[in-house]
Amino acid sequence: MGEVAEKEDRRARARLARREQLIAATVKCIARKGLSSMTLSDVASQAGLSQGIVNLHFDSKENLLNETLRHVADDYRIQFQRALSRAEPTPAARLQAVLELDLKPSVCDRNKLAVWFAFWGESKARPAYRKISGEVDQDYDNDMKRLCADVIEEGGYENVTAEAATEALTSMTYGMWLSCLINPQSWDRKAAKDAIMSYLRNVFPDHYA
Amino acid sequence: MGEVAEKEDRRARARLARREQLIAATVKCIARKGLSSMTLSDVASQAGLSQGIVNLHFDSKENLLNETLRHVADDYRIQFQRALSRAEPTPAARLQAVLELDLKPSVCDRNKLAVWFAFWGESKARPAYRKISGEVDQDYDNDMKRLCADVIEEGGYENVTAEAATEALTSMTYGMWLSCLINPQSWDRKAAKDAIMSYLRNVFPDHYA
DNA sequence: CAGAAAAATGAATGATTATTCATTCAGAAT
DNA sequence: ATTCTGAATGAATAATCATTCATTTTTCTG
Repeated sequence: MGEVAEKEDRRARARLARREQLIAATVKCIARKGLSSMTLSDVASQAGLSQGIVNLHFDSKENLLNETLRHVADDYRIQFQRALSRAEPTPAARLQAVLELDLKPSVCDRNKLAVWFAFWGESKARPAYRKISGEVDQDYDNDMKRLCADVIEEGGYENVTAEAATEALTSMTYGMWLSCLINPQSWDRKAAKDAIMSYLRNVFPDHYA
Repeated sequence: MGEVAEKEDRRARARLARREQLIAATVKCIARKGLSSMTLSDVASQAGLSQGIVNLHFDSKENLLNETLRHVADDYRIQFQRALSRAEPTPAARLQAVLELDLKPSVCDRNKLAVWFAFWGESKARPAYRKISGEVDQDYDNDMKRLCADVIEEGGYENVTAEAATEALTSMTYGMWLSCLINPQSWDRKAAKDAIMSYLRNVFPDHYA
């Protein structure tokens, strides 16, 4: 690699780092003030930088928000894939791994959840948001459906369909995220996990007894 | 009742009607544009009235939003009580009635859901919102817990605690609302109901077989 | 019907805030 | 050391929007 290329690399890396810094500041601001009262000044000062900085790096507020949502979505996708690949390679273990991930502090974190819900709350109004979060939702749903179908086939369960189990589990997860976001003091990670495990034990007794 | 009082009544009723008209317009605007880009002009023209009308009736935008959330919350509370009182007076039937209500079009309606999620998305930032929606959430949770506990006691179930069942069912409901809001085309009311009923059959087999 | 009171209007105001841009700064190239 | 380049600043600008208020319209009263 030539020196010129290396310099350009360094520039590019610094640029990227600044963008991520601004996105992190945006996440904090959305959590603190909500989408509707968050201003670009808030973001700049949260990042310890000056007024014009966001437009310099992101051109517009709209674009900053899109990139922020994309960043949070990618972050989740990566954790999801990692959880899947680290789990024992049985459908039951993989299913459990995904459900546990969704309650881990690295996912079930009030700042990140605030971002998800802020955008979900506006998704009807903004196709761009719907597109970004829709991709993650879609993949998540497909993977869950396959895992549930595999568990059901393996156990020969006739008490539930893959669709019903998927619907129940994904809905529960979303609902728990909401509780975590809006009732932080009373919400209890362990109780949430118990509820999920109780479901699994009742519906797939041979796998989670 | 004297004529004066009657007249004042008429005035008061007209005033109330206009306020409700404006709240209805606000709900539509929140659903269409999201909390963050909804303006008072939008609300006024959605209602077919003029610029200054909102401040005339609600003093401020902030107040309009609070009243709107309160209205949606009261609407839910009323439907909830009605569903409870109409159901057969057994815990199992009452529990099912509540869960079915939550999927009925009169509750699971994209406009109303958009309002709930818009405010939930901002609740961390705005204590006023948290207070209003918190009351409903709290009551809901308490009622569900009692119903689950009664069903469990009646059936002598030992496979699940009232807490876990409540957590599972309320979370599922919230999650289904979210799906209904953000995936309107693929979301399916009947599949959601199936998932809930499947849960009930598996966990409380003697009651929902 | 006249006049008073209330409701509604919509143009004007003021505050907020996204965006622009002339200027400064830091560091790389020559 | 000097010049050049891209990054960053922050004051100025422009747009948006909540709010106000003088005026008009509607409704009620005697």
